[in-house]
Amino acid sequence: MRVARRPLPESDRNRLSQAPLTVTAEDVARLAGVSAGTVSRVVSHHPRVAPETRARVVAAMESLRYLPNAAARAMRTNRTNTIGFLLPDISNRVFAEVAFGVEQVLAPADYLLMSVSSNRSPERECAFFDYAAQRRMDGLIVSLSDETAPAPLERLSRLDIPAVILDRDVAEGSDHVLSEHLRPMMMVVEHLFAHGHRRIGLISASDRIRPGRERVRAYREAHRRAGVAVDEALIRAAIQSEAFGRQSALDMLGADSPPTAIVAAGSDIFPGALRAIRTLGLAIPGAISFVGADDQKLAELVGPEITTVDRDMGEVGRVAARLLLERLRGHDGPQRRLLLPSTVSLGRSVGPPRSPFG
Amino acid sequence: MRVARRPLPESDRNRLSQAPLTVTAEDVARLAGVSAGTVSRVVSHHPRVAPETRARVVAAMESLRYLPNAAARAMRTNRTNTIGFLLPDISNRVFAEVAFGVEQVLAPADYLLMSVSSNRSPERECAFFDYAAQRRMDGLIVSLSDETAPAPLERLSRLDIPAVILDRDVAEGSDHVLSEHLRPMMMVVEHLFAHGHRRIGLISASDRIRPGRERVRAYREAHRRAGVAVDEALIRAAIQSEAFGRQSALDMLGADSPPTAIVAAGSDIFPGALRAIRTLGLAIPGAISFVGADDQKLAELVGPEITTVDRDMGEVGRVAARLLLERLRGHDGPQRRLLLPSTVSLGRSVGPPRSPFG
DNA sequence: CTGTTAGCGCCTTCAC
DNA sequence: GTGAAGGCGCTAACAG
Repeated sequence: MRVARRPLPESDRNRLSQAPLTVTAEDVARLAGVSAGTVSRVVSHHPRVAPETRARVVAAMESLRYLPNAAARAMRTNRTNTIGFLLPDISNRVFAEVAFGVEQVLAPADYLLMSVSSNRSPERECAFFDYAAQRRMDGLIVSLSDETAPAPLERLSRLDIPAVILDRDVAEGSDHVLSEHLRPMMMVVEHLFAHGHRRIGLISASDRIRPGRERVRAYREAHRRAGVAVDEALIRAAIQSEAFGRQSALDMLGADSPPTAIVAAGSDIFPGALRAIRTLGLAIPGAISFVGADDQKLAELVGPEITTVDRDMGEVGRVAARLLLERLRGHDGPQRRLLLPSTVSLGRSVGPPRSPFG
Repeated sequence: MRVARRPLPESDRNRLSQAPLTVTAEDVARLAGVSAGTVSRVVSHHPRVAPETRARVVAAMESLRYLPNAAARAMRTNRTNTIGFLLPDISNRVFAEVAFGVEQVLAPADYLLMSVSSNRSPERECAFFDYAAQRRMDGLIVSLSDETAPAPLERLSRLDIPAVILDRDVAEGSDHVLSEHLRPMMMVVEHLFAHGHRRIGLISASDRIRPGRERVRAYREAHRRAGVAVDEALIRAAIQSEAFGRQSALDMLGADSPPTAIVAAGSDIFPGALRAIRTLGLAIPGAISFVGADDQKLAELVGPEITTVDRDMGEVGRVAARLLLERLRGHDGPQRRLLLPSTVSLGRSVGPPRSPFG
């Protein structure tokens, strides 16, 4: 039945102009005088289509503004061209930069990135993994908020979707992208030692995530090597939030023997601690030496420029996206673990020690 | 055929344990001894299901870890429970906060938010609208990067998906959420006049988007009312980027008769201009008075605290999401335009005028 | 209250 | 190189 080389019968015309809200491959086929199967072949860039046919179909698609229905396609192919990115907090610049890097790699490969914020809730992480399964996402990039919460990991592991895990030490077969924390944090502590500091406050995430754990470890190791005893009151490792950073700094600086330097090791903790120092009216580095982390932009704008531990979060995203793309393209090797470097960038926020209230 | 009340035959058991990678409603139905239709009714919370049946189905779903296939569902219902959020730049905190507000409202209503960054490219905006159409997104929240680009608007208008447009003056039938710019900017300029400034530099977005246009308008109007002539060299309205903010500030401050105050009216322009001032080593407000915008957090951390025009971006997101939800629930009234207030929050960054290099 | 039926729009053999 | 047919998993309409 090839009626369509002739002009459309009146009835069809009307149907078309009444309800083209959803143009189907069938509609395109009719207009081009081919079958829906051929339209599908053109859309999917199937090689064995006559150039002349292809041209006619393309013209019909354009004149009808045909857009293939993603749901129908997903149902047939079990692929959605969608990658999910689970991140703890969408309003944190660090993750936004990762997302940006991921998109740089994924967009040209014609994948759409779907960023979802868990707000650091394991329940929401579980819900995200269920969504990913229901929606048949093709791949995932995952930043978990707590390595010790078993539920999200269990959900993820039975998901059968390739995933890349960011900066977490978890027993998961997925590929991993890790940031370096030990070396730069040791450098920072040694740098402070070199300036004569012996009472250094450390505020960081808890040991439930890799960055927190590694940073505390580096802090202790640097003390051990320097033969300086660790005062446990100077380590506050718990929540990655501005409020925690602020309160911890206030507590430390208000104690009987306050630190002469503070390391605020986290992108939220950094502004929190900085705010505390401002509140107390302490001059940096006159009254207190200060080192931040993970927000180079903030560090450069604040007066004086703050010494920080920094990493290229865009690169983290790009590397993660590349690993994922390889899997999607069929790479089937063993688990990979990539370690990306961090840098210490010197500002003017470290000076000789002096008791904040001396 | 109700074979399933009996234990599954060996062959079925094997099939189940071999390939339950994708459990279907049929599998659940078999285990629960009902039909797939009933499973569907349970999943969709259809009221007329016997409690006892429902319980059996729920048990089967859980034991099989059944998750309905979103694509199949979307194909039947033409709904996806997905809302798209098009934003110019994902690594900009302002939009991240909007996204956060949107999610606060949408998540409880069981919609998933899909945030996609256009990187301020009209082409990518068009591509997003096509994606939205293909994926049958239920609703959109849209922040366009250029009101004068016709293509994205045209694509959007033929989309037949309810949308809420953020802070743009475009002839589109959609609902709008607008921020107040005129009044707060006039207040800022008058505030600077009151301190004795007569040469005030303004750096803002171009008149191709509402915030830029309104802010320039307010600047001129304030001058007119005060009877102060506008020096066109002191208005730089073009790109919403840190680089533009920085360069504009450097240019102005390096000119023969530099301004005595600068208003950096944009969340990217603000840090850019601030960086320029730091580079030149100018004291705020000693050598130059300074007013920022849209990034209260940065304003508070920088020393000294910066006076800013600010707005509650989370509220923008929440309001937009609520308008959209109402449409999704069938509200069919005329277009709505909501104007949300902005505030001027005083810092210590404005003082008496003094030539920067005097 | 529940089973049956008939597609949603597309892709993919299988013929021709 | 292209048409025809079947079915992906689900829901809605219709019987019963």
